[in-house]
Amino acid sequence: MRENLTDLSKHIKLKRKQNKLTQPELALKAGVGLRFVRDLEQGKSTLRMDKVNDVLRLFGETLGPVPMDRDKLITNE
Amino acid sequence: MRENLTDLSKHIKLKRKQNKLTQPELALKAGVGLRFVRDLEQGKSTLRMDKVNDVLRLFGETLGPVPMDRDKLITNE
DNA sequence: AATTATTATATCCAAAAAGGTATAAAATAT
DNA sequence: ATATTTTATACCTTTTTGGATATAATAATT
Repeated sequence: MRENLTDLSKHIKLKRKQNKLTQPELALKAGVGLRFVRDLEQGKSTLRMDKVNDVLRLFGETLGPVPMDRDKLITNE
Repeated sequence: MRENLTDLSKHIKLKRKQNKLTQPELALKAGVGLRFVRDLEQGKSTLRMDKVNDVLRLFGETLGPVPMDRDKLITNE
């Protein structure tokens, strides 16, 4: 699959660890498939927003617009 | 379709207006379909993250985890 | 080192997203 | 009020996600 870890994927993995959960446990609690949790932590970019939110909700979070890192900003045109 | 407007959908619409763009123009610049922009602004929750990011990028933003509104928090089950 | 637990990769497939396009509705302008 | 621009809804097709499951690889524990 070869996906790069992202800020989001690392964030999720960290939160999961902090809550002492395994991937199967997280999947169960969030009501998503194990496959999904794995894709998420591997940084897959094409995931469905609602599923990601199902997971983030466990941590009191949700997906929202945040400013991009300046080093990734594309200047006009 | 009957989708509820969300914080994100309202945010996108506002940003688009601020940048004086129509939906077709935004779709073109973002490289997504017009249908997608419409679903996005109508608050469809099952959209793909990468496509949403294609749009947000135009505004120097990206999807990231943000704290949930406290009134939506589910207390520890 | 060997066993066990956890995580990563792969295949199959039903369900659904996204694009294109057409038309209706709503908003804006003249 | 009418015309024009913009936005919303609906249908159809193609592509892809996500779940389930099996197996391989890695990490952790004893």
